[in-house]
Amino acid sequence: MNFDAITIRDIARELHLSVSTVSKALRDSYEISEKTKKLVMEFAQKHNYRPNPMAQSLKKGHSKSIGIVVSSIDNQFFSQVINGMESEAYSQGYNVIITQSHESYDLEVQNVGHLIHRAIDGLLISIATETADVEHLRKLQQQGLPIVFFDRVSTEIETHKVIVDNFGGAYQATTHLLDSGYKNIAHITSSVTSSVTKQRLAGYIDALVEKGIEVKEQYIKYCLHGGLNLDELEQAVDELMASEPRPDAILTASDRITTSTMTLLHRKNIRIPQDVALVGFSNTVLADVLNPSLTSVHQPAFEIGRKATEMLLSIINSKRPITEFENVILPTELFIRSSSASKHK
Amino acid sequence: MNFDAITIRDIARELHLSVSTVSKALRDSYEISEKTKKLVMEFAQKHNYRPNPMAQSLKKGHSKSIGIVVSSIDNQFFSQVINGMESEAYSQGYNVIITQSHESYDLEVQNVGHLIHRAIDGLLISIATETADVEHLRKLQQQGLPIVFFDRVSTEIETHKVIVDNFGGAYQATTHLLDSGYKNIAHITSSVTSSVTKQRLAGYIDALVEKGIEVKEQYIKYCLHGGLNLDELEQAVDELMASEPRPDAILTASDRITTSTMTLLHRKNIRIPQDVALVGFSNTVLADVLNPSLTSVHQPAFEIGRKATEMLLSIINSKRPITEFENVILPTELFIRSSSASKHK
DNA sequence: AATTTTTACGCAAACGTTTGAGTTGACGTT
DNA sequence: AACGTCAACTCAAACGTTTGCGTAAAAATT
Repeated sequence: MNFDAITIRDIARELHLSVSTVSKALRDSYEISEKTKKLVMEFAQKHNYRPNPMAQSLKKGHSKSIGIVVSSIDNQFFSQVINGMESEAYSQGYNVIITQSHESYDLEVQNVGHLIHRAIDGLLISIATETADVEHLRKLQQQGLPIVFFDRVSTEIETHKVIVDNFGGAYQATTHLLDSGYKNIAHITSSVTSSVTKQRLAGYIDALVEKGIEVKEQYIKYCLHGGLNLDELEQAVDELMASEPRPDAILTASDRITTSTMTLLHRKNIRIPQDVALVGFSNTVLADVLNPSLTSVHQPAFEIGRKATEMLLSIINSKRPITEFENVILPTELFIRSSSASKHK
Repeated sequence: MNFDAITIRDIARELHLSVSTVSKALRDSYEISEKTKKLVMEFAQKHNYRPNPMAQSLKKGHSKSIGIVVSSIDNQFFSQVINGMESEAYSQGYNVIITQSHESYDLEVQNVGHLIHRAIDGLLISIATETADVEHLRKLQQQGLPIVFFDRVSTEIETHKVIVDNFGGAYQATTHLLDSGYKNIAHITSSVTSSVTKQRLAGYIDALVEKGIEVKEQYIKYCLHGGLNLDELEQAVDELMASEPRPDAILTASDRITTSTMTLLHRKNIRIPQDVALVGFSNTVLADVLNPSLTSVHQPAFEIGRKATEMLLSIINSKRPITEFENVILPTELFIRSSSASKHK
């Protein structure tokens, strides 16, 4: 499909110039006289000339597009992140190709392969909860593909990373629950292997320890599929509700887990916060109008995406190989609402 | 950036064959002996050969990618639609390039231009609420770019279209409100020019007329920016709440408008459904756990995306130009919840 | 006037494929 | 033995750019 079929050749023919002259004129080369440049530029303008991106890519060896891998686009947190990525990439003349891993290791590997095949200039990835082995990514990095991790990062690969203060967010949320009079606080989180899980778990534990509360193993539930699988999550909730003493609060560690847990509690007629309080990491814009309104740890999703993209493009555009890598940590924000209403009075 | 720098040339050199033989062998041409094919295939496999997509695109004149324009990715309805698109495109070896119009005409034009520049093979678009003039799209279509509309379609351009039964959805929702005892039903919708708006408005009006209820102009509020602009929406809500007689129910016509209206009513301490009932088009997975749970008109978003993509790819892959265009209308589903609880008893 | 320098442009190869048009040698046909 | 047929390759052009190098003519320097 060639629309506006006008090429550099056509211009050359019309203007009785050589292709190279036209090319150079368009790129404002010093080799070309002002007069000719003007002639060419105006002709190009008038005929709405656009260089063929495929030819340019082929010649220049880059595609001006970057790949994104997230678990699911249909998730407030990730769609906001992508929004930020798209915004930054776009403003720098790049476009983004999005793929979803649906938290599956196999899909992740497949997607990354597909993206590479598509000749992306760089990769933005939040690794799937299922993913434990990151060899596929390391290999690519060694071959020279710029990679920036966001959200779920790998400690085994050195590169720029953008995360939020997961520890702080969980710590703050847990402390808030404790201050509100809750004593038996459970934690539902994703896969054990995930960096995010570890950090949030540490924040949860630290807050408890600091207040002299015992950390109970049976209060900590892992969901390998990050709550995508509702059965998995339901089992976790059921087990929690059956444990002795029954938890009076739950801290949920991801957007999907938070909203799904809320839905499950509703279905089971477990009242929030009377039977069990709920605080969760979530970026839903509906937190205010949920029943009850949801106390949430909010992440600067747009900024995560924007920043990660900015960093990736800086690697891509860098002349020399990067050796110093940055680890950006953005703050979370705790929005206190009714789902964690104080137990006192 | 060239990873796995292995090209068809390298294979040819190693195997003492010509480039064309290798190329043909890889494409399983009848001109090549089985023995050679096997040799080449195995070598390619072993060295993880991947044809350079840019070279292929340049040569073949297509890019195996399709462009998508939605108002905002950060919207449950659209992210679900995109999910469906990505799924279908991916399974046919295409990838998608997503852009957002943020309901702005200018951005839409700019994005479409950018996509064309990127040499997409086809376009999936839901036009912005602001867009009244579709000349930019018609021109592209005339130049041979396959286009499929979804959600917000243009009546002025003939091509495949995928929409839902907007009339039926609105009719059903309005009838449900009437049956529940509500008499003064207002309607907040998007831009007047939009196809979706017109159809939903018609469904709303028909339901009223059928029950012999007067249609009041002041009960119908348009939001040019589709609720993206909160001030605009707030004004609409304020005006409705100030009108005489005050509406006892509102039908909202898009995901964004629905959720934002709910948020606004909360802020203004207007009780749902006691003060005013609310029924809205929405695809949020949180409808069940909202306060109150939200009666919603749900659209088969994933299927819309999947179907639209399937149709676009069929145009792209069609040998002959298409002259007969399909207009797929998918059903909506009304989920009755508490925000429209019956007034009786 | 002979020379070097500068200016402004053209030539041609290259990026990695695809593809129609040759080319070769082996074989079968008369 | 001379011919045509066929299988299995190779050649070379093409897709639309970019870019290093070459080269005229003009300008500047002797």
